[in-house]
Amino acid sequence: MDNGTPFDWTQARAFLATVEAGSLSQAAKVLGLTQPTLSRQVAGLEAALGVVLFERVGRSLVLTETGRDLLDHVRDMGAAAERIALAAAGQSQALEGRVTISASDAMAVHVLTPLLPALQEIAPGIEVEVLAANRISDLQRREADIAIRHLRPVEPELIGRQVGTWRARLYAARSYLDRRGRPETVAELAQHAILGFAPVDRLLATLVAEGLPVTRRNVRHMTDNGLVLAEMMQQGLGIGVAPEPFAQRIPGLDLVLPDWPGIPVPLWLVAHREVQTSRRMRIVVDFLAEALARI
Amino acid sequence: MDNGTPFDWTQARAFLATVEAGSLSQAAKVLGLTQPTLSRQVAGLEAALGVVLFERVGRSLVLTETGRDLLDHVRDMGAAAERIALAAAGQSQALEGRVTISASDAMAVHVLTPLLPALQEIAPGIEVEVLAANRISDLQRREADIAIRHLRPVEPELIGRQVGTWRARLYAARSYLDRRGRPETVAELAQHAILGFAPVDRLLATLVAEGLPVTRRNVRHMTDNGLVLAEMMQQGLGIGVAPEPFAQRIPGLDLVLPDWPGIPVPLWLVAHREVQTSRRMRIVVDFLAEALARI
DNA sequence: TTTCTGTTATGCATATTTGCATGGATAACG
DNA sequence: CGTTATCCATGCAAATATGCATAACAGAAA
Repeated sequence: MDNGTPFDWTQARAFLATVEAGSLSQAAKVLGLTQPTLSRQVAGLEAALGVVLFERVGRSLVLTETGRDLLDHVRDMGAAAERIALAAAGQSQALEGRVTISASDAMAVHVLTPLLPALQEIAPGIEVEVLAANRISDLQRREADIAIRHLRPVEPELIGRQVGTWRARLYAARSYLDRRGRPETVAELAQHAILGFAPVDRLLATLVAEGLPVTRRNVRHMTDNGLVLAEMMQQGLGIGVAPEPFAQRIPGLDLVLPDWPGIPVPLWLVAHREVQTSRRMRIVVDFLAEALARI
Repeated sequence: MDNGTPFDWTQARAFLATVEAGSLSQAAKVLGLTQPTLSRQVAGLEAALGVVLFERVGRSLVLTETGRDLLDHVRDMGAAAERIALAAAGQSQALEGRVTISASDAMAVHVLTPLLPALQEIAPGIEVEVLAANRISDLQRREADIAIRHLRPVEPELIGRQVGTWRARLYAARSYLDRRGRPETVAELAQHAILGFAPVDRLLATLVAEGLPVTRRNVRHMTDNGLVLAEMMQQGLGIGVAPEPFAQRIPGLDLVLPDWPGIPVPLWLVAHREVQTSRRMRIVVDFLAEALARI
């Protein structure tokens, strides 16, 4: 019913989480609550607003027309809440606290993690969470505070600084080269197995643009995971494209076609504009910038 | 501290209310909570975000720089919450529930309240709250659901329908007219005491535009309250300007200068676009529109 | 059909939050 | 300079919300 008292904002968050997660149970996991609690909070919101938000059909909930109408505004509320958290993170001048860094899996394993002891030394109060994901994390929604990427960020809210440029070159295991021969010219690559890093089409386009005579037929094995790619190379499944710093850390790989210049891979350190003002974030960003430039 | 868990939205509302009310104590009244609760919720938000929002200086709180930075986003959250309540009110198809109607004090006493029995008859489940205030209620923030005004609403979100035009004319108590004489021409008004309805300047401007020879010197008594104005007229303090339907309900008043045509006072019924879709609101609006047109 | 998985709703013991009462402190005022 | 009014913080009992366990149910798979 509609009494004078406005509704409980916690219930609005419960509603939003339920819609976004698709069910009360999953929303409960996201929010760190339990399904009965969410059930009651959503029911409470319905009572407070005097409307029916979900149709309880069978095993799951489906939004009613009314629920859909309200959803836009609830999303606005959620977006504002995210901005609050983001701005607060930027304002926080405490040196203790968590910093989440996202990077590709290979980057996380081969570069980021080895740097953590030194960071721990500099700032013992900072807890670091490493988010190893190849998809680009959403810094705006604060899935991560800082990201290591290979592209300049396009969003105006994100600040990026280029901290270096790596070169991706061709590598293969000795076992593969012994079996299939060691290519001496770029043209010979047409006869070789290329290990693909997803998305394959983009990889091929890049290689062709660099003058390598490879097509989709050269690609027998592919993956979206840099560590799997490394393992494929070690297993002698073909010739892979990898940035030098990665390849040097993988034992048993030989550089193929040393005269080929390779593909430049820019290295960007990206953070949301708001969080840049945080002392904690600054320390981590500065540390990473310096460390990555030295690699 | 900055742990992974996002903050409690209830705490954000506590913060917003505290800023808008100016103190924890007053915010508690607004939210229907107590000061200690607000105190702890705000402290909890500060802890959750890892920032200091208020400087506890002396007896009161002042926003810190950080607090001011976050405030914009918190206001956004609050605005979204208001839109949720508004849209929900519009979606509610229940015939039970509260409808808040705002009107000027005189309108509330002389027109609105006498209509309530008939409305009760038509829709027994509807609770009506009458907001008698001369300042224009903020329908966007849902201080009221429906407003009776004398102006067409300019905000595009508000829908208004003109339900009639009253004429405001000159009235005075017999005691006054016996003492000071009964003016027969407009020109004689210059020698009479005019009772002012605040803001006086606007009233005078209107009267002068209608050809009445009155200045600020004619106004000895003034008020911002229509009921007080009526009492002034009854006490014989001067000649007042009042809409016919009001004056007719006030005993002991005589119409002055019956030939003067009076000032047209348009009558508007205004509601927010969103709430117009509510069955409950529609019933009340339709009832009022018909009843007001008949007066 | 039966089983299994994933869903929401409800009873009950437990945690947490809230309100009341109080203390301490500050600014305004006579 | 004392008095008063107003404000915020904290201890403690009561009210409230939460989590656990469980029931009921629907759909997919065996």
